[in-house]
Amino acid sequence: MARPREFDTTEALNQAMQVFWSKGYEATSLSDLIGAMELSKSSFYDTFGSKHEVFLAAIEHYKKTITAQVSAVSTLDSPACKLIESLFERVVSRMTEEGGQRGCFLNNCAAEVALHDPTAAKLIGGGFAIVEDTFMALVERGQREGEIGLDKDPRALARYLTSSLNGLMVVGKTNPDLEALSDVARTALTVLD
Amino acid sequence: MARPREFDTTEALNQAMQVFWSKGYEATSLSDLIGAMELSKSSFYDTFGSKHEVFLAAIEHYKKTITAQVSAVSTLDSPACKLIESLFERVVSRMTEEGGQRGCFLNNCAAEVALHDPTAAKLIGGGFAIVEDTFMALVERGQREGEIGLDKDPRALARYLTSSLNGLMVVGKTNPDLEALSDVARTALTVLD
DNA sequence: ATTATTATGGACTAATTGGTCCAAAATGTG
DNA sequence: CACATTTTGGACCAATTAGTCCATAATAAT
Repeated sequence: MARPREFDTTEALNQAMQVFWSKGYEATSLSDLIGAMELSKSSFYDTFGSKHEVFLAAIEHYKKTITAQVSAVSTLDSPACKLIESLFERVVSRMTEEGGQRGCFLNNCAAEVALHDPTAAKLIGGGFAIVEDTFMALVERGQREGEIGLDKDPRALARYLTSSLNGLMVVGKTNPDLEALSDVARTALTVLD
Repeated sequence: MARPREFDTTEALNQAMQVFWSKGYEATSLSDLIGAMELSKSSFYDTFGSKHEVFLAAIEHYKKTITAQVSAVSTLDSPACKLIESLFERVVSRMTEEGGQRGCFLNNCAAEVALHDPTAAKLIGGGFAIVEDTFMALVERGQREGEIGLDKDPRALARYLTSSLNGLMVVGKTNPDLEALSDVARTALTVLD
């Protein structure tokens, strides 16, 4: 009753995540899922339990991917401000490119399910915390290296940057305009000066 | 086949909006809607056509309410910066109060349906534009009255403020913490100095 | 009171939902 | 080859979905 030995659970979760990301939780049907994950209905329920459990697992999977990405960025030894800047730039360019309007998976999930799904809400909040912590580490590094004033509160700044990045992706969903989003990013980053 | 003479269409749309706001589009069923709107299924379809049409109408209704609110604020003759500030404060306190985690209706809609519902996306974008225009008018007033430096681009600032406000509401959904959101708001508003 | 209009309950679709179950097929393993 | 373990397709389920339709009921106008 278990999955076949060569079956890649991680890849299946990745596919599930993609579907949830594109269609949202409610709009994703079981057939969508088993289609994308390439397994039978029986195996689906056997391995993952239920649609909701796969959803939660997909959120966790997303968190793993951003953790990886984000730690890759922050280990670079460019100046901290440059790294923060390039993070914003990356988001702007992704949002404005063809078909890049899915935004942030956590963000979408927060909007759709947070209010009625406390379990998911907790996972999502944890995801935001990862981003926030990364920003905070970068800010502190920037302070140590003299780029960012010591008068600034790193935690507050990190919270602000996390929020800003999310705002960018929300407005980008309905108005993926390079100039508009660049305005937002540029202005947002002035607080670092 | 039309609605009864005393029937309040606006109020019905308001109720529909509340349901969509709380549950999201997909998770809202027809019975939810006719329950909240207090009309029969037949009248529902007769008057409004379909679930989707009511959804679009609900978005329009929301835009009307924010237009009203926002124009009420900006006609006050307090200093422009104070008005912007109090707008952010209001959002922070709403997000942190018991049961205030619904966030912004447009924001939620953008996240859930924008990608697959271009019609809705356009309406939502229009809603963001209302907010943006209000902010821009306030910024320009602030510049005229000498509170805000003339070196700043009002459009860019307005875009930024709109985005910031949305970011605030996204992260507030999973972490409705007064201190955290105040950090965000306070930091965001430093760009006005 | 009669008539015309308007609204409603509820029966009715057809499709889809998430989920269960099992007999058959595929896959090791000895 | 035989045996046990896995995996699967697909039948099946009950509930729910959005949406249609009509005969009845309420209302308004004359």
